Amino acid sequence: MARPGNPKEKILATAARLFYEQGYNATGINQVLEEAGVAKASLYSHFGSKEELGLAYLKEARTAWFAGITAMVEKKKAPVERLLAVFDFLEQQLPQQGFKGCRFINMLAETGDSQPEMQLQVLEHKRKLRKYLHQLLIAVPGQTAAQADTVYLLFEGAIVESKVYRDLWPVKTAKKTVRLLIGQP
Amino acid sequence: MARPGNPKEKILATAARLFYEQGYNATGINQVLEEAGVAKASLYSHFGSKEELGLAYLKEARTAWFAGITAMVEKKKAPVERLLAVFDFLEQQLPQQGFKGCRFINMLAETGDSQPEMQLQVLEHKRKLRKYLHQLLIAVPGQTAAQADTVYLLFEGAIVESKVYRDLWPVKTAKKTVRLLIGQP
DNA sequence: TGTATAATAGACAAATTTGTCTATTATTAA
DNA sequence: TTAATAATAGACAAATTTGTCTATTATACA
Repeated sequence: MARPGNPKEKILATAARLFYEQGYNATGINQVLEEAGVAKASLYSHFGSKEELGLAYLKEARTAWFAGITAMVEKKKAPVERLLAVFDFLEQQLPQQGFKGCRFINMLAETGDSQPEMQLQVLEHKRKLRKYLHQLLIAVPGQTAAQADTVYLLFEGAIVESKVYRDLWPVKTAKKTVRLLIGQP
Repeated sequence: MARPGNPKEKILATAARLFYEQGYNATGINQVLEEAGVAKASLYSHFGSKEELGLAYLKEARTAWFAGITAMVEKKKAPVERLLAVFDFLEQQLPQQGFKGCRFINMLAETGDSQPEMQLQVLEHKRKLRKYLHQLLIAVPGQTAAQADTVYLLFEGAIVESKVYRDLWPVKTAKKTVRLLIGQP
């Protein structure tokens, strides 16, 4: 069960996988430790508590997620193509077995008002995404900020619904609508 | 702690409240029983297991939710107003303290592939909603089914994001976009 | 080499989880 | 009234939860 990397990395990587696959509340510390092949004391010395581990998971997930989407966007040069590439990113994610939707939305559904730091992490992730989409939109000649939030809502709807239906149609529909909105044939 | 109704109703009503407020996994059977003021054996004789109770919760939630949204829609006569009224329904829900987004999306985030019946309940709810919005749209003179899924995605995005931001702006934006899509001034 | 640090295994605690079972008390219907 | 049914309280089980603590072994550094 030993995995590459030092104990801290092994714990975080295993927790990230299990929190996403099974959910945060449905995943016990013991399973994380067992699958990571790491001692319990290592977890508590590095993270302090399960909640701190959950927060570290969200922080790392944000970094990784934006790295992925920007990599997809930066393949394109034309502003229109760059904007539309965000949906290609979703299209690429979905067919992967074990797709479970957005890590942040999932965490928000599990953690109530008793874990405000979790909620804040989710909010910050979504704010950053909203801002990013806004920037991609206004870089398109002739486009203003007017439709930015619509693009954002379509993107979010596409993530959530592609999970519900386990199908790409929401992503394709959202992309088509955005193309239409910005007057692209 | 006793509540009106027979034990079965009391259990379901209390479970519905707690599952929504705290989440399904975060809510223990014992808390439900305590707050419902009902004996444990009553729960197991009426529902059989926690999962069955969860399924009963989703089924009742679907009925109640559609009763609420159709009541809002049926206040209006003009097809355009009827379509837009679905966003008024969301606007009405959100300011209620304790708004936690969509019960079905939340449950989907908590239950993995190990509970396929839960996932099916969610899927059926969303399929019904998608169909309903489709009908409301094509009832508008000059509208075809072409934009139906876009309306659906905007609606879903509005629910999820109004929870994230704890604000009505996603609902207002979605409504405005739909009005624009159907060429309404 | 010697020493501080890191990591390990695993026992342990205290609480909580779902679910079962028994024995008693209400309620309802014939 | 009698008898079947429904509901109750609560003990109990077996597993699991997060977190702590001890004692031992590796590792890294001076």
